[in-house]
Amino acid sequence: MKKQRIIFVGTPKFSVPSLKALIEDSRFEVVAVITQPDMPAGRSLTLTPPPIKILAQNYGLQIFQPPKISQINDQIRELEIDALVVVAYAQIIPESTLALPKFGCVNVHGSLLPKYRGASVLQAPIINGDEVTGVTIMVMDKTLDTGPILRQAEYTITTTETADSLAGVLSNLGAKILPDALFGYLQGNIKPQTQDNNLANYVGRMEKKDGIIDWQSSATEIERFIRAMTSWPSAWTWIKGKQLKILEVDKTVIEINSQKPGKTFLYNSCLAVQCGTDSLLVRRLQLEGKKPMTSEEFIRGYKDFIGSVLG
RNA sequence: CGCGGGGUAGAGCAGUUGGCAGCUCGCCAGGCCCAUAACCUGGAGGUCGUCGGUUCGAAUCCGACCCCCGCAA
Repeated sequence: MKKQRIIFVGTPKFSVPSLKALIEDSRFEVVAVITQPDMPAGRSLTLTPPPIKILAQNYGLQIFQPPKISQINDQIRELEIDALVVVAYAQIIPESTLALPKFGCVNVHGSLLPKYRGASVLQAPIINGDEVTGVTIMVMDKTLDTGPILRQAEYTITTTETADSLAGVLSNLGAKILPDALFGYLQGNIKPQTQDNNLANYVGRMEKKDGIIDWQSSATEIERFIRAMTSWPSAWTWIKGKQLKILEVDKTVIEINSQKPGKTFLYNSCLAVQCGTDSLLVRRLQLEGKKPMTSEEFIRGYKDFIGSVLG
């Protein structure tokens, strides 16, 4: 049987399992991989290839790294592909490119559409305290994350879930259901289901400043927020002009409301912070320029920390 | 040469007009106690990141290098 010709489009670690799944599936032939150009990264700003490029190189696949994907529309057209598969490319695919493959473009989305559309779909369910999230395989259309759905898989969010752990779980879950969903679609066996736009929310791209903790929020909300911001951008606050990351707090809030929000105090010899409602016990934190450490270690070295107000 | 913080006891930190190396915790021993992660007493544990320079004398001043971290991506 003739293999389905596809081009894979993706960039970060999240897309790696999906590309691997397609490469190892004999029903498909990955004829090329499109990813972002190498970007300066790390403290020396060394030019670093995206994870997808490294994987593609290991398999000897043809690689394109255009600044804008539409710049290689001609090359894509010449490859005469059945479908383009997009997983976390970090760039909007313009209509001109979407129109090129015979059967269009299929996307692996890291949440259950239509609830969360946009960039920070891993963080949103954790922040909101959702019980379930998942992945969606969908056919792309001209607007972001609005195309008809092929398949979905659910995942129950744990009480210690972080955006990082979700990324690991969902990238594998997506890779697991992608091949069958894609093949079924290309064979005409799966009919794309239109999304209900009334249930949709758009969540924008996360920035460093989005990790700033609002101590007016309730302890419950902040605890979820901290997990959602892990490991980037991290939930953080200000202390004497320096950034202080709150890496981990006890998930059990304590019902103390006698302090000013953001104020630190000791509770059973543990570092606690007053929130808008109730208080949190801090487990691990990191001052800028320093390594992550437990709150016990931190307090030992920074004597006047207790009693100060964060934020 | 992207910007910035830092490397001092097992851990977290203090320590610059250069002059015997400190604090909190941990650890070991002993004591108190019905008992204890509490308390008391005593103790071990450091080539102050590395190399070189200045000096009678350097954790501290100068130079080079190594390593860690934040920002940025």
